[in-house]
Amino acid sequence: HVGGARTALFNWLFARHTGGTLVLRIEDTDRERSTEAHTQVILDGLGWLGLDWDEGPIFQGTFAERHRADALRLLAEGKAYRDYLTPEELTSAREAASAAKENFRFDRERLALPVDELARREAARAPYTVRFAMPDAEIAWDDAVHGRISWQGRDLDDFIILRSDGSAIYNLAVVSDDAAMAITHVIRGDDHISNTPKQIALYRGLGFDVPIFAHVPVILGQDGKKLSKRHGATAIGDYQDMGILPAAMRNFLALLGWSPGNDDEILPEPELIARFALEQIQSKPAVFDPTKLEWMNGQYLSALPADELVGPVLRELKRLGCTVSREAAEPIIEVVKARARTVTMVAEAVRLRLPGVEIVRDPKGDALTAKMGERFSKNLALAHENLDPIPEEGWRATELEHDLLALAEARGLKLGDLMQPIRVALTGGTVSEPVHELLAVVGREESLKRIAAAMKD
RNA sequence: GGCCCCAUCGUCUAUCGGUUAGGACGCGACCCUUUCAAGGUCGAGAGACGGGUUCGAUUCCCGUUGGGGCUACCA
Repeated sequence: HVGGARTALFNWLFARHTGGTLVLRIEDTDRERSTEAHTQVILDGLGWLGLDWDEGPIFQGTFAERHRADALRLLAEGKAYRDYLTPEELTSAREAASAAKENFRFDRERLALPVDELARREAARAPYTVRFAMPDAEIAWDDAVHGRISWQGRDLDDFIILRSDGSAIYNLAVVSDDAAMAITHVIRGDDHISNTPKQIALYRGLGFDVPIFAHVPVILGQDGKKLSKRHGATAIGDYQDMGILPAAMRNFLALLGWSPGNDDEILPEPELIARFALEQIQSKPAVFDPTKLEWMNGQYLSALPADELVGPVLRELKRLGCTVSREAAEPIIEVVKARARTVTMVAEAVRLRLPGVEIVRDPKGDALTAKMGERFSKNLALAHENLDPIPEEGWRATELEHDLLALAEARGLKLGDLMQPIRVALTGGTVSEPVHELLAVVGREESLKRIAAAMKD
């Protein structure tokens, strides 16, 4: 989704800026929830965004043995202990605490089993989890985006590091892997801040170097709540489908929570890489604004040469069930792209300018015909009458413009009253490139046909 | 509830103690003697509140309020 994509982008920009090595690690320690389809979505999203990595994808599950060994070492060194409490006992302890309006926190003294009971369960080889013995000390770090963050060990649980089936929990797996992979910088979502002190305690307990952390704030929906499904398009594939260009998406996402430090907004990839810095990441959450994304996409669209746009547009056209040649599409794209905000809009505009397409009038087109009444078909007839004699060779934008201007002047017509009906006849709507260009792009025969058809309305 | 994070126009942001608080999206007006969702010009629009520190606070400190996150044998 969008938040994950931005986090990935920040990691990528940081790695490329510093010349570091970007590692893609799929954290799949929860075997029930992670599926191949899941990771494929992630890989597709990164690929579309144009983000690559230097190592991986590495699947965390591969290293289950090492995770376990690290946990066992903690156990052997007395920094962790076995907990024979059953899930049921734990839940009831939790419920009792909440009934008494107390804060529940796993307390190794209070929840300790009586010695004989402990001995009994040990002897019976009862299942147990392994808990990390959280030291009662301050745990602090200098976060690259938030500055110093500090926690008290006593506010933290003796959290589980090994499940009763012997598998490692996320927090341990991450620390074990970070050390094994010599990770220097961890750039991740804000929602991991509360995991960080636990992980730091683990790094220390295991004798590992603690990496530098940068916690980037979450992305919010328009209502100020964390961006989620109910906000509509949140998957990055959704934006691909909407006709957003990867470059525009990158640029937009980069600016969501990060700033180059001045007013620059259109920042192509090399610029993004050159200027990216963790220190410029905003510490407050940002609201995702789809309208601004579309604006930015429009900027990229207008700046992109038609021949580079033709590929994506043709793909979109194909999806609409419409096959066109590059040669036919390119000149249309050229004339239409400045006004569009998405590839989808460009494709639709191209389709509308192809021969034999049924023209359906949109609400604004309808409003115009209603407003003009009789004059609508009258002016169309006039246009047809004057356009019809123009030979194929003369059917070019500059000549057409000249002819139309002359016609309007000769008849004392306001330009809009002559042009706008033609535009509606040709596209069904009231928005397009200048009418003479539109006529040229649609072509003589098709244009005259559409005008004639609209005259009857 | 506890712990942690956060707070400049509606939104994204600039400002690293001294500015008429700047830009962008969106919005409004006007211009481009042809529409426009293109382009141009202009306009409305912000430092949550209360205390300090300081010659001077949007900026530093504390509190209040308001948001958000975490509080699992999830990641």
